[in-house]
Amino acid sequence: MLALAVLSALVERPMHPYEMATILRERGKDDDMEIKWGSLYTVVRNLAKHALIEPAEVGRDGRRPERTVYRITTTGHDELVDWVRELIAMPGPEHPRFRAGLSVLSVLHPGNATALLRERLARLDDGVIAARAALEQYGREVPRLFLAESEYDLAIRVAEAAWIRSLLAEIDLGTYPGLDVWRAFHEENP
Amino acid sequence: MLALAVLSALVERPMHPYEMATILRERGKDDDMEIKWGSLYTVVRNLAKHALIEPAEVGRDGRRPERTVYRITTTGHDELVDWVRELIAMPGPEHPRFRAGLSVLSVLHPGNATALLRERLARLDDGVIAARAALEQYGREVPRLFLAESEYDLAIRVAEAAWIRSLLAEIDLGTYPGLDVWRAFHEENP
DNA sequence: ACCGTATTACTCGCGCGCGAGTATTCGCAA
DNA sequence: TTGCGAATACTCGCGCGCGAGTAATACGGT
Repeated sequence: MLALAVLSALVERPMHPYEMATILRERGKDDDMEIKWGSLYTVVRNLAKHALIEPAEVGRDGRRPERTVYRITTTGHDELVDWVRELIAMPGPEHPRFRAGLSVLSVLHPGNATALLRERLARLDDGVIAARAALEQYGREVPRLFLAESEYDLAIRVAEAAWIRSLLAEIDLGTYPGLDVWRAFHEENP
Repeated sequence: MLALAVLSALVERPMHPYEMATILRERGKDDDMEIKWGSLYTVVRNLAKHALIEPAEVGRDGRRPERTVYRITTTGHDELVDWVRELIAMPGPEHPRFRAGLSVLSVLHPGNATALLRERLARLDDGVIAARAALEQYGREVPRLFLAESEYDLAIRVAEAAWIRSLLAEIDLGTYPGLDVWRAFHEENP
Protein backbone atom coordinates (compact mmCIF):
# COMPACT_ATOMS: atom_id res chain seq x y z
CA MET A 1 0.00 0.00 0.00
CA LEU A 2 2.77 2.42 0.92
CA ALA A 3 4.24 1.43 -2.42
CA LEU A 4 1.09 2.74 -4.11
CA ALA A 5 1.51 6.06 -2.36
CA VAL A 6 5.19 6.24 -3.32
CA LEU A 7 4.46 5.52 -6.97
CA SER A 8 1.65 8.03 -7.05
CA ALA A 9 3.93 10.69 -5.56
CA LEU A 10 6.64 10.02 -8.12
CA VAL A 11 4.15 10.42 -10.95
CA GLU A 12 4.20 14.19 -10.65
CA ARG A 13 7.96 14.58 -10.25
CA PRO A 14 11.12 12.79 -9.11
CA MET A 15 11.76 12.95 -5.38
CA HIS A 16 13.90 11.59 -2.58
CA PRO A 17 12.25 9.40 0.07
CA TYR A 18 12.04 11.93 2.85
CA GLU A 19 10.41 14.40 0.50
CA MET A 20 7.80 11.77 -0.44
CA ALA A 21 6.97 11.34 3.21
CA THR A 22 6.50 15.08 3.62
CA ILE A 23 4.32 15.46 0.53
CA LEU A 24 2.20 12.41 1.34
CA ARG A 25 1.67 13.54 4.90
CA GLU A 26 0.66 17.01 3.73
CA ARG A 27 -1.91 15.54 1.38
CA GLY A 28 -3.24 13.35 4.16
CA LYS A 29 -2.56 10.15 2.23
CA ASP A 30 -2.12 8.49 5.60
CA ASP A 31 -5.87 8.90 6.14
CA ASP A 32 -6.58 7.07 2.89
CA MET A 33 -4.39 4.06 3.62
CA GLU A 34 -2.60 2.56 6.58
CA ILE A 35 0.95 3.87 6.27
CA LYS A 36 3.86 2.93 8.54
CA TRP A 37 6.61 5.43 7.86
CA GLY A 38 9.17 3.04 9.28
CA SER A 39 8.79 0.95 6.13
CA LEU A 40 9.36 3.80 3.70
CA TYR A 41 13.01 3.15 2.86
CA THR A 42 12.48 -0.59 2.67
CA VAL A 43 9.57 -0.11 0.27
CA VAL A 44 11.53 2.34 -1.87
CA ARG A 45 14.47 -0.08 -2.08
CA ASN A 46 12.08 -2.86 -3.09
CA LEU A 47 10.45 -0.78 -5.78
CA ALA A 48 13.92 0.03 -7.11
CA LYS A 49 14.89 -3.66 -7.03
CA HIS A 50 11.84 -4.51 -9.13
CA ALA A 51 12.69 -1.62 -11.47
CA LEU A 52 9.41 0.18 -10.89
CA ILE A 53 11.42 3.23 -9.88
CA GLU A 54 15.07 4.15 -10.49
CA PRO A 55 17.60 6.55 -9.00
CA ALA A 56 17.71 9.78 -10.98
CA GLU A 57 20.49 11.64 -9.24
CA VAL A 58 22.41 11.51 -6.00
CA GLY A 59 22.52 15.03 -4.67
CA ARG A 60 24.11 16.57 -1.64
CA ASP A 61 22.74 19.67 -0.01
CA GLY A 62 25.38 21.43 2.01
CA ARG A 63 26.72 19.05 4.63
CA ARG A 64 23.52 16.98 4.83
CA PRO A 65 23.79 13.24 4.18
CA GLU A 66 23.45 12.45 0.51
CA ARG A 67 19.97 11.96 -0.81
CA THR A 68 19.00 9.67 -3.63
CA VAL A 69 16.33 11.16 -5.87
CA TYR A 70 14.12 8.53 -7.50
CA ARG A 71 12.04 8.71 -10.65
CA ILE A 72 9.25 6.38 -11.73
CA THR A 73 9.97 4.08 -14.69
CA THR A 74 7.64 3.18 -17.54
CA THR A 75 7.15 -0.27 -16.03
CA GLY A 76 6.44 1.43 -12.72
CA HIS A 77 3.82 3.65 -14.29
CA ASP A 78 2.15 0.67 -15.97
CA GLU A 79 2.18 -1.27 -12.73
CA LEU A 80 0.65 1.69 -10.89
CA VAL A 81 -2.16 2.01 -13.41
CA ASP A 82 -2.88 -1.72 -13.27
CA TRP A 83 -2.92 -1.61 -9.51
CA VAL A 84 -5.37 1.29 -9.39
CA ARG A 85 -7.55 -0.40 -12.00
CA GLU A 86 -7.89 -3.39 -9.71
CA LEU A 87 -8.53 -1.33 -6.60
CA ILE A 88 -11.32 0.50 -8.39
CA ALA A 89 -12.92 -2.32 -10.35
CA MET A 90 -12.77 -5.18 -7.85
CA PRO A 91 -14.75 -4.98 -4.63
CA GLY A 92 -12.59 -7.00 -2.29
CA PRO A 93 -13.68 -8.42 1.05
CA GLU A 94 -13.28 -5.66 3.66
CA HIS A 95 -13.10 -6.19 7.40
CA PRO A 96 -14.09 -3.08 9.34
CA ARG A 97 -13.62 -3.38 13.09
CA PHE A 98 -17.27 -2.50 13.68
CA ARG A 99 -18.33 -5.56 11.73
CA ALA A 100 -16.21 -7.76 13.96
CA GLY A 101 -17.83 -6.09 16.94
CA LEU A 102 -21.33 -6.69 15.60
CA SER A 103 -20.53 -10.35 15.01
CA VAL A 104 -20.10 -10.80 18.77
CA LEU A 105 -22.72 -8.30 19.85
CA SER A 106 -24.60 -11.06 21.63
CA VAL A 107 -22.05 -11.15 24.47
CA LEU A 108 -23.42 -7.80 25.63
CA HIS A 109 -26.66 -7.19 27.48
CA PRO A 110 -29.12 -5.63 24.99
CA GLY A 111 -29.50 -2.57 27.16
CA ASN A 112 -25.75 -2.06 27.17
CA ALA A 113 -25.52 -2.75 23.45
CA THR A 114 -28.05 -0.08 22.56
CA ALA A 115 -26.30 2.44 24.81
CA LEU A 116 -23.01 1.75 23.05
CA LEU A 117 -24.64 1.96 19.65
CA ARG A 118 -26.06 5.33 20.58
CA GLU A 119 -22.59 6.40 21.65
CA ARG A 120 -21.13 5.37 18.31
CA LEU A 121 -23.96 7.15 16.56
CA ALA A 122 -23.15 10.38 18.35
CA ARG A 123 -19.44 10.17 17.50
CA LEU A 124 -20.32 9.26 13.95
CA ASP A 125 -22.60 12.26 13.59
CA ASP A 126 -19.89 14.53 14.95
CA GLY A 127 -17.46 13.05 12.48
CA VAL A 128 -19.89 13.65 9.64
CA ILE A 129 -20.32 17.31 10.59
CA ALA A 130 -16.56 17.76 10.79
CA ALA A 131 -15.94 15.93 7.53
CA ARG A 132 -18.55 18.02 5.72
CA ALA A 133 -16.96 21.21 7.02
CA ALA A 134 -13.47 20.03 6.03
CA LEU A 135 -14.71 19.10 2.57
CA GLU A 136 -16.34 22.48 2.03
CA GLN A 137 -13.08 24.11 3.15
CA TYR A 138 -10.75 22.04 0.95
CA GLY A 139 -13.26 22.29 -1.87
CA ARG A 140 -12.07 25.84 -2.46
CA GLU A 141 -8.38 24.98 -2.49
CA VAL A 142 -8.27 21.67 -4.35
CA PRO A 143 -10.05 20.35 -7.45
CA ARG A 144 -12.96 18.05 -6.66
CA LEU A 145 -11.19 15.07 -8.23
CA PHE A 146 -8.70 14.96 -5.39
CA LEU A 147 -11.46 14.82 -2.81
CA ALA A 148 -13.22 11.74 -4.17
CA GLU A 149 -11.86 9.53 -1.33
CA SER A 150 -13.16 11.96 1.28
CA GLU A 151 -16.55 12.28 -0.37
CA TYR A 152 -16.76 8.50 -0.45
CA ASP A 153 -15.75 8.27 3.17
CA LEU A 154 -18.40 10.78 4.13
CA ALA A 155 -21.09 8.91 2.23
CA ILE A 156 -20.19 5.66 3.95
CA ARG A 157 -20.23 7.24 7.39
CA VAL A 158 -23.65 8.69 6.72
CA ALA A 159 -24.88 5.28 5.61
CA GLU A 160 -23.47 3.63 8.71
CA ALA A 161 -25.19 6.17 10.91
CA ALA A 162 -28.47 5.59 9.11
CA TRP A 163 -28.16 1.83 9.54
CA ILE A 164 -27.48 2.14 13.24
CA ARG A 165 -30.43 4.50 13.62
CA SER A 166 -32.78 2.04 11.97
CA LEU A 167 -31.47 -0.80 14.12
CA LEU A 168 -31.94 1.24 17.28
CA ALA A 169 -35.43 2.18 16.18
CA GLU A 170 -36.41 -1.46 15.81
CA ILE A 171 -35.02 -2.30 19.22
CA ASP A 172 -36.66 0.68 20.90
CA LEU A 173 -40.03 -0.08 19.36
CA GLY A 174 -39.61 -3.68 20.49
CA THR A 175 -40.17 -4.92 16.95
CA TYR A 176 -36.73 -6.52 16.82
CA PRO A 177 -37.35 -10.27 16.91
CA GLY A 178 -35.67 -12.36 19.60
CA LEU A 179 -35.06 -9.35 21.79
CA ASP A 180 -36.73 -10.93 24.81
CA VAL A 181 -34.70 -14.12 24.44
CA TRP A 182 -31.55 -12.05 24.22
CA ARG A 183 -32.40 -10.06 27.34
CA ALA A 184 -33.55 -13.16 29.23
CA PHE A 185 -30.32 -14.99 28.47
CA HIS A 186 -28.23 -12.20 29.98
CA GLU A 187 -30.41 -11.85 33.02
CA GLU A 188 -30.36 -15.56 33.77
CA ASN A 189 -26.59 -15.91 33.40
CA PRO A 190 -25.08 -13.66 36.10
CA MET B 1 -8.75 -10.22 16.18
CA LEU B 2 -8.49 -13.98 16.01
CA ALA B 3 -8.29 -13.76 19.79
CA LEU B 4 -11.71 -12.10 19.78
CA ALA B 5 -13.14 -14.97 17.78
CA VAL B 6 -11.55 -17.54 20.09
CA LEU B 7 -12.92 -15.87 23.21
CA SER B 8 -16.37 -15.57 21.68
CA ALA B 9 -16.33 -19.26 20.79
CA LEU B 10 -15.33 -20.28 24.31
CA VAL B 11 -18.20 -18.26 25.79
CA GLU B 12 -20.73 -20.91 24.86
CA ARG B 13 -18.66 -23.92 25.92
CA PRO B 14 -15.10 -25.17 26.49
CA MET B 15 -13.35 -26.40 23.36
CA HIS B 16 -10.02 -27.51 21.97
CA PRO B 17 -8.35 -25.32 19.33
CA TYR B 18 -9.16 -27.39 16.28
CA GLU B 19 -12.82 -27.46 17.28
CA MET B 20 -12.82 -23.66 17.55
CA ALA B 21 -11.51 -23.45 14.03
CA THR B 22 -14.29 -25.72 12.79
CA ILE B 23 -17.07 -23.86 14.61
CA LEU B 24 -15.79 -20.44 13.60
CA ARG B 25 -15.46 -21.49 9.99
CA GLU B 26 -19.00 -22.90 10.02
CA ARG B 27 -20.37 -19.64 11.35
CA GLY B 28 -18.45 -17.72 8.71
CA LYS B 29 -16.55 -15.68 11.29
CA ASP B 30 -13.75 -15.48 8.76
CA ASP B 31 -15.99 -13.20 6.69
CA ASP B 32 -16.39 -10.88 9.65
CA MET B 33 -12.70 -10.52 10.41
CA GLU B 34 -9.41 -11.31 8.74
CA ILE B 35 -8.42 -14.65 10.22
CA LYS B 36 -5.16 -16.49 9.52
CA TRP B 37 -5.63 -20.03 10.77
CA GLY B 38 -1.88 -20.46 10.96
CA SER B 39 -1.89 -18.23 14.02
CA LEU B 40 -4.57 -20.14 15.91
CA TYR B 41 -2.36 -22.14 18.25
CA THR B 42 -0.06 -19.18 18.89
CA VAL B 43 -3.03 -17.01 19.79
CA VAL B 44 -4.54 -19.66 22.06
CA ARG B 45 -1.21 -20.08 23.84
CA ASN B 46 -1.00 -16.31 24.32
CA LEU B 47 -4.52 -16.07 25.69
CA ALA B 48 -3.64 -18.84 28.13
CA LYS B 49 -0.42 -17.07 29.11
CA HIS B 50 -2.41 -13.92 29.93
CA ALA B 51 -4.92 -16.04 31.86
CA LEU B 52 -7.86 -15.04 29.68
CA ILE B 53 -8.45 -18.73 29.03
CA GLU B 54 -7.24 -21.84 30.88
CA PRO B 55 -6.89 -25.55 30.12
CA ALA B 56 -9.93 -27.47 31.36
CA GLU B 57 -8.92 -31.03 30.55
CA VAL B 58 -6.41 -32.89 28.44
CA GLY B 59 -8.25 -35.63 26.62
CA ARG B 60 -7.17 -38.32 24.25
CA ASP B 61 -9.46 -39.82 21.65
CA GLY B 62 -8.29 -43.24 20.56
CA ARG B 63 -4.79 -42.97 19.14
CA ARG B 64 -5.17 -39.32 18.12
CA PRO B 65 -2.68 -36.83 19.53
CA GLU B 66 -3.84 -35.42 22.84
CA ARG B 67 -6.06 -32.39 22.73
CA THR B 68 -6.14 -29.63 25.30
CA VAL B 69 -9.64 -28.36 25.97
CA TYR B 70 -9.71 -24.70 27.02
CA ARG B 71 -12.32 -22.76 28.96
CA ILE B 72 -12.70 -19.01 29.25
CA THR B 73 -11.84 -17.42 32.61
CA THR B 74 -13.71 -14.62 34.38
CA THR B 75 -10.93 -12.20 33.46
CA GLY B 76 -11.22 -13.44 29.91
CA HIS B 77 -14.93 -12.80 29.85
CA ASP B 78 -14.46 -9.29 31.21
CA GLU B 79 -11.75 -8.58 28.68
CA LEU B 80 -13.99 -9.83 25.88
CA VAL B 81 -16.86 -7.60 26.95
CA ASP B 82 -14.57 -4.57 27.21
CA TRP B 83 -13.15 -5.31 23.79
CA VAL B 84 -16.58 -5.56 22.18
CA ARG B 85 -17.69 -2.39 23.94
CA GLU B 86 -14.83 -0.53 22.30
CA LEU B 87 -15.40 -2.05 18.88
CA ILE B 88 -19.05 -0.99 19.01
CA ALA B 89 -18.77 2.42 20.64
CA MET B 90 -15.63 3.81 18.98
CA PRO B 91 -15.64 4.48 15.25
CA GLY B 92 -11.99 3.89 14.39
CA PRO B 93 -10.25 5.03 11.21
CA GLU B 94 -10.90 2.41 8.54
CA HIS B 95 -8.91 1.95 5.36
CA PRO B 96 -10.90 0.17 2.66
CA ARG B 97 -8.90 -0.64 -0.46
CA PHE B 98 -11.40 1.23 -2.62
CA ARG B 99 -10.63 4.43 -0.74
CA ALA B 100 -6.93 4.02 -1.49
CA GLY B 101 -7.86 3.49 -5.12
CA LEU B 102 -9.99 6.61 -5.23
CA SER B 103 -7.17 8.65 -3.72
CA VAL B 104 -5.07 7.96 -6.81
CA LEU B 105 -7.92 7.93 -9.30
CA SER B 106 -6.33 10.82 -11.17
CA VAL B 107 -3.64 8.54 -12.64
CA LEU B 108 -6.33 7.02 -14.86
CA HIS B 109 -7.88 8.57 -17.94
CA PRO B 110 -11.40 9.69 -17.00
CA GLY B 111 -12.93 7.47 -19.66
CA ASN B 112 -11.13 4.49 -18.23
CA ALA B 113 -11.99 5.47 -14.69
CA THR B 114 -15.73 5.60 -15.39
CA ALA B 115 -15.58 2.24 -17.16
CA LEU B 116 -13.91 0.67 -14.13
CA LEU B 117 -16.38 2.32 -11.76
CA ARG B 118 -19.21 0.85 -13.81
CA GLU B 119 -17.53 -2.53 -13.56
CA ARG B 120 -17.32 -2.26 -9.77
CA LEU B 121 -20.92 -1.14 -9.67
CA ALA B 122 -22.01 -4.25 -11.55
CA ARG B 123 -20.06 -6.56 -9.25
CA LEU B 124 -21.36 -4.68 -6.25
CA ASP B 125 -24.96 -5.06 -7.39
CA ASP B 126 -24.45 -8.78 -7.93
CA GLY B 127 -23.00 -9.02 -4.45
CA VAL B 128 -25.99 -7.21 -3.01
CA ILE B 129 -28.43 -9.56 -4.71
CA ALA B 130 -26.50 -12.56 -3.44
CA ALA B 131 -26.17 -11.16 0.07
CA ARG B 132 -29.90 -10.40 0.24
CA ALA B 133 -30.72 -13.94 -0.84
CA ALA B 134 -28.28 -15.43 1.67
CA LEU B 135 -29.73 -13.28 4.44
CA GLU B 136 -33.28 -14.33 3.63
CA GLN B 137 -32.12 -17.94 3.68
CA TYR B 138 -30.19 -17.79 6.97
CA GLY B 139 -32.98 -15.67 8.42
CA ARG B 140 -35.02 -18.83 8.78
CA GLU B 141 -32.28 -20.85 10.45
CA VAL B 142 -30.64 -18.32 12.74
CA PRO B 143 -31.99 -15.60 15.06
CA ARG B 144 -31.72 -12.11 13.59
CA LEU B 145 -29.24 -11.05 16.28
CA PHE B 146 -26.57 -13.26 14.75
CA LEU B 147 -27.02 -11.68 11.35
CA ALA B 148 -26.39 -8.09 12.40
CA GLU B 149 -22.91 -8.06 10.82
CA SER B 150 -24.31 -9.27 7.51
CA GLU B 151 -27.16 -6.78 7.55
CA TYR B 152 -24.63 -4.05 8.23
CA ASP B 153 -22.40 -5.27 5.44
CA LEU B 154 -25.33 -5.28 3.05
CA ALA B 155 -26.34 -1.75 4.00
CA ILE B 156 -22.80 -0.48 3.42
CA ARG B 157 -22.54 -2.17 0.04
CA VAL B 158 -25.83 -0.60 -1.03
CA ALA B 159 -24.57 2.78 0.09
CA GLU B 160 -21.32 2.35 -1.81
CA ALA B 161 -23.23 1.42 -4.94
CA ALA B 162 -25.45 4.48 -4.54
CA TRP B 163 -22.43 6.74 -4.11
CA ILE B 164 -20.75 5.37 -7.23
CA ARG B 165 -23.96 5.77 -9.18
CA SER B 166 -24.26 9.42 -8.20
CA LEU B 167 -20.61 10.05 -9.08
CA LEU B 168 -21.05 8.40 -12.47
CA ALA B 169 -24.18 10.44 -13.07
CA GLU B 170 -22.31 13.69 -12.48
CA ILE B 171 -19.53 12.65 -14.81
CA ASP B 172 -21.92 11.47 -17.52
CA LEU B 173 -23.94 14.66 -17.37
CA GLY B 174 -20.69 16.61 -17.56
CA THR B 175 -21.58 18.51 -14.40
CA TYR B 176 -18.51 17.17 -12.59
CA PRO B 177 -16.17 20.17 -12.23
CA GLY B 178 -12.63 19.91 -13.59
CA LEU B 179 -13.54 17.01 -15.84
CA ASP B 180 -12.15 18.73 -18.93
CA VAL B 181 -8.85 19.54 -17.20
CA TRP B 182 -8.59 15.93 -16.11
CA ARG B 183 -9.22 14.62 -19.63
CA ALA B 184 -6.93 17.21 -21.20
CA PHE B 185 -4.08 16.30 -18.89
CA HIS B 186 -4.23 12.66 -19.90
CA GLU B 187 -4.53 13.41 -23.59
CA GLU B 188 -1.55 15.78 -23.56
CA ASN B 189 0.74 13.39 -21.64
CA PRO B 190 1.07 10.27 -23.86
C1' DA C 1 -7.73 -56.51 1.47
C1' DC C 2 -5.74 -52.49 -0.61
C1' DC C 3 -5.03 -48.00 -1.96
C1' DG C 4 -5.83 -43.09 -2.23
C1' DT C 5 -7.73 -39.12 -0.55
C1' DA C 6 -9.86 -36.37 3.11
C1' DT C 7 -9.89 -35.05 7.73
C1' DT C 8 -7.98 -34.30 12.17
C1' DA C 9 -4.71 -31.96 14.75
C1' DC C 10 -1.04 -29.68 15.20
C1' DT C 11 4.35 -27.56 14.62
C1' DC C 12 7.86 -24.55 13.08
C1' DG C 13 11.19 -21.40 10.97
C1' DC C 14 11.94 -17.60 7.96
C1' DG C 15 10.83 -13.19 6.37
C1' DC C 16 10.11 -8.77 6.83
C1' DG C 17 7.36 -5.02 8.93
C1' DC C 18 8.11 -1.28 11.63
C1' DG C 19 9.02 0.97 16.27
C1' DA C 20 12.63 2.88 18.24
C1' DG C 21 16.93 4.78 17.78
C1' DT C 22 20.73 7.83 15.60
C1' DA C 23 23.37 11.51 13.75
C1' DT C 24 23.55 15.84 11.69
C1' DT C 25 21.93 20.45 10.80
C1' DC C 26 18.96 24.47 11.25
C1' DG C 27 16.62 28.12 13.51
C1' DC C 28 15.86 31.13 17.16
C1' DA C 29 15.76 32.97 21.71
C1' DA C 30 18.26 34.94 25.60
C1' DT D 1 27.52 32.62 20.88
C1' DT D 2 25.83 29.37 23.08
C1' DG D 3 22.51 26.30 23.92
C1' DC D 4 18.38 23.63 22.81
C1' DG D 5 14.45 22.04 20.45
C1' DA D 6 12.71 21.00 15.95
C1' DA D 7 13.52 19.31 11.53
C1' DT D 8 16.11 16.45 8.30
C1' DA D 9 17.35 12.08 6.70
C1' DC D 10 17.95 7.88 7.41
C1' DT D 11 19.28 2.66 9.75
C1' DC D 12 18.50 -1.56 12.09
C1' DG D 13 17.30 -5.62 14.88
C1' DC D 14 13.81 -8.17 17.15
C1' DG D 15 9.40 -10.09 17.24
C1' DC D 16 6.03 -12.70 15.69
C1' DG D 17 2.66 -13.64 12.07
C1' DC D 18 1.51 -17.22 9.26
C1' DG D 19 2.35 -20.23 5.02
C1' DA D 20 3.87 -24.42 4.32
C1' DG D 21 4.78 -28.69 6.15
C1' DT D 22 3.78 -33.14 8.99
C1' DA D 23 1.86 -37.21 10.70
C1' DA D 24 -1.65 -40.04 12.08
C1' DT D 25 -6.30 -41.76 11.46
C1' DA D 26 -10.81 -42.39 9.06
C1' DC D 27 -13.40 -43.22 5.03
C1' DG D 28 -14.86 -44.61 0.52
C1' DG D 29 -14.30 -47.02 -3.50
C1' DT D 30 -13.07 -51.31 -6.12
